[in-house]
Amino acid sequence: MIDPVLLRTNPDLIKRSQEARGASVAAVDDALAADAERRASITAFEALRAEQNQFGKKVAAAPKDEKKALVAEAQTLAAQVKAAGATATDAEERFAQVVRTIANPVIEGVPAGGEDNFVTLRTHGQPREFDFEPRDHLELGEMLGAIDMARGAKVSGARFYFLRGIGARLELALMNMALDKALGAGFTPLITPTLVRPEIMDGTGFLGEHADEIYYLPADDLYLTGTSEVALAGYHADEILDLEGGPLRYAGWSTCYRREAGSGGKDTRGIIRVHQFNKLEMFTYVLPEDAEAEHERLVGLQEEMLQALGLSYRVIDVAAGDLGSSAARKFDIEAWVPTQGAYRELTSTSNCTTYQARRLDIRYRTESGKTSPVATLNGTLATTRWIVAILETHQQADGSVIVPEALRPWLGGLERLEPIR
RNA sequence: GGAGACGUCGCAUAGUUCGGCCUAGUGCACCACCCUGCUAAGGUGGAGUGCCCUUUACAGGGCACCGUGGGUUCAAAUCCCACCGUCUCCGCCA
Repeated sequence: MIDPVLLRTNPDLIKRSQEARGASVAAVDDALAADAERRASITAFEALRAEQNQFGKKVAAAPKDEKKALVAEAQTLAAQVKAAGATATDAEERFAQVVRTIANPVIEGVPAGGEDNFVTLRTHGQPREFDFEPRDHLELGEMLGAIDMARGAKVSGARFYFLRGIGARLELALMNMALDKALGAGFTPLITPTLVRPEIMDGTGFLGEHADEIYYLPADDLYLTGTSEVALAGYHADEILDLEGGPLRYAGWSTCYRREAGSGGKDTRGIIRVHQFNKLEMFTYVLPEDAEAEHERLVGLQEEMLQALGLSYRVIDVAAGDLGSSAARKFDIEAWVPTQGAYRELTSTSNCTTYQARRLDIRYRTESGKTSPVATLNGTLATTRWIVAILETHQQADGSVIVPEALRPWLGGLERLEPIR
């Protein structure tokens, strides 16, 4: 949720942000009007309610024979209070409804526009040149006995798969490597629930534009999370945090579930885009003034991982229109996928500033003793998809794959993945 | 799945019988000050969260909050309903 005080004091800033995102500018004026109406109706209600409270004391203190007349009088007052209360509640709901459609104001410098308007901040490494015809990750995965799409489809349907043998080990190795990276950087590991209540899913901002991307279990009124970010953000919901000793940093491991509703026909081959995968996610609760520095820190850790794995990549500053409602800025790192001749997203890190924390009611105590929302950030440190770039980048002519040195400790020192057929 | 108990201001508790004297009492912990010659005790005061109004600010006033949401009533921590959570026992599964 946006800051209602900012809405009142600087609506133009929010309008500029909406404009950059290609979102509704009119919503800002609607929200302002709804806010004025809300406050007026609250004031009216509270005045009546105060009167009723006073009257109630009079009734309680009155002698028996006078009570009956006083009660009759109080009844008309009670009716007025009830009506005013209903008006106030309606006005609050209208305001809440409008205000939740407004996205987090983007940070200064975020490129305006849509998906294609990103800015490349830097690139690392060169796309690998091959002196043979490179195989794509699925062909390699099948030769290695690592990926089984056909049986995935038999058991669960399209976009499901089995990781088998070295494939299964590769994923676990990646997760463990990422976990150790996070531990070294002071993160606390968490294995999170993947089913969450509606208010948590809503609080993280995923029930808006992403609603049809999410698996829902009506019998239990629970949502399957598409990232452990949801549980990690909910972890401290309704709490006042002590950030005196620095940010709270968590590394969450979980399986992620996505319906991929809008992506029919896209990336249908292999494990690029699937309904279920694993991810190690970083999540930080930090003072708002430190959020941008923390964001750089997260993207730095991601780059260290990708570099250690010998991947070529670019870091992009995602354009405003492609941010999602909670993020004020987002850096994606895209690794080179040889057989696609393209950079594909392997990580994403978002600075949600105070937007998510405000919805989930996560605060800290300021020096003056007041409470104020914290900032939250998240970022990927490893996912199943990384296997795609690793296999394709390090493949050899015979179909074997050289294991990046940094990954070997988690594979018992294994240096090369050999085809089994 | 069945039966039952419980959920109160940081923690622990009182209050729910019988609705109004609860702007929720007490203890511990906490903060400030006072007193005291001794690693402590005593005294006084303060202290929760959200929102609304007035104000440049300091501050002041008001409303709401007793797990959550509804309901009854002039009036709800207290009565009724639903939900959530915790605990105990039984059953079932591993």
